[in-house]
Amino acid sequence: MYALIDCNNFYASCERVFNPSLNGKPVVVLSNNDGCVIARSTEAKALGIPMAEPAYKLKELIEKNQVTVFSSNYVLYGDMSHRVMTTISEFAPEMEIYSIDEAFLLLDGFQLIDLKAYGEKVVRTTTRNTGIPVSMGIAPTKTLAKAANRFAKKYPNYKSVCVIDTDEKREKALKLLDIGDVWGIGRQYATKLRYYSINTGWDFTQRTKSWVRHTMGVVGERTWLELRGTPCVEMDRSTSKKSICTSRSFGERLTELEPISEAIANFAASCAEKLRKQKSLASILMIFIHTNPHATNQPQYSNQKVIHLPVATNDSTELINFALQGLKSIYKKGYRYKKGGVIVSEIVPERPLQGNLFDTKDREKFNKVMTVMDNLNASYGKQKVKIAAQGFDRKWKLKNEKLSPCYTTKMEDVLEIKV
DNA sequence: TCTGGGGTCCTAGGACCC
DNA sequence: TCTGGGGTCCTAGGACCC
Repeated sequence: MYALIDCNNFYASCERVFNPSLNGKPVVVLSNNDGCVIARSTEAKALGIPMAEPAYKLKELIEKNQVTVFSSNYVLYGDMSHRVMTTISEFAPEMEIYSIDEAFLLLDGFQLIDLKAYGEKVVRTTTRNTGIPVSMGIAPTKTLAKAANRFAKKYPNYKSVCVIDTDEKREKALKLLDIGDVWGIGRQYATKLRYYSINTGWDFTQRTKSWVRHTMGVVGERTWLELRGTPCVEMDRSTSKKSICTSRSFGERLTELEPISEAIANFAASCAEKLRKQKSLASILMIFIHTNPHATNQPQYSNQKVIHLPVATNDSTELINFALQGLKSIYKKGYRYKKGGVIVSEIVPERPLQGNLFDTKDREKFNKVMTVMDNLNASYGKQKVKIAAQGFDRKWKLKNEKLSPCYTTKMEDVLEIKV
């Protein structure tokens, strides 16, 4: 059996842990740059505030109903997530962290255990230890566990835990599960399936395997099998990412090469840090910039540059260098740039290092510099030491006017974000 | 004025190899 | 009439997830 544990309204719940006066009141959290709504408390949902709605469209509704609004505070959410995951990991031999607020547990050897009682204990303990309310779905496949989790959240009678462990329960659940709410079926497929009168998870399972394969490929076939109780999506045991991206909308539109360079240098440095953290190297770097696609009355430009690195690396100076070269090759004057980013891929473990015969760089030496820099920043706060190209102007920095304090981490982190 | 950021996997088609 | 067969790699795009 698999369990899926999911934090309820995660970001909104994190904010409330440190603002208990907001319990029972509508709270929303905005995306970076205070752009869209990305989390809503139950009360905010009840007001009809939709997910992913641009904040400026909601101004009236927010004022009228005294909704408390927060900028997203990923330092806080990341730390709270870590607390939740640590608590959950005590309850099963194997855990897969699926997202910042979700984890799968593999319940091998639980044949004799009362799963409902077990689930309730996990939920109770996690909420007590962290202050974050969670829900749990338990079923023979991940896709069914996802469905069970939905029901655990939706119907208070389940007391936050729903178990699908018989065919009768499976049938009953799938008949109530909207096709668009099935894990793995997004908007495109939902529309297509509805056209064929498939409106629930159950309808979908009644089609033939070959029809599903033909209409939706192997991915759809896996979903079909999973809904019928045959597990095909295994626990993901990989420890390192296959690609790493740092990208941002700029706080204000940028037109000149210089501030954009500064931003790109910071994105590259961030990718390098993430690589070092997971002890790996990247062989490919991609940089991109584009104007605001929503501003249809303005000239549009979007471009990217892929750079094959001579030797796989996680060195900030090297990645910044290549990223800035790439930027120069695609930057064009006369546009108002809105967003840029750096993506590294073709990621390999740090050791053993595959060298290049013609490599002239003293990698050992640069490695030591990076280690010292990481250590200093770990002790004294983020970005205390950085590469000069990252600059100090920060014209590109995001807007986040409603940021909460980083209650659980160092003050430096707060300062870093407020600069 | 104003619309996020970070991932994964699969497929089709083209270029190229023998 | 009639023009092989088998493979790899790369890229772009599309679908999905949170």
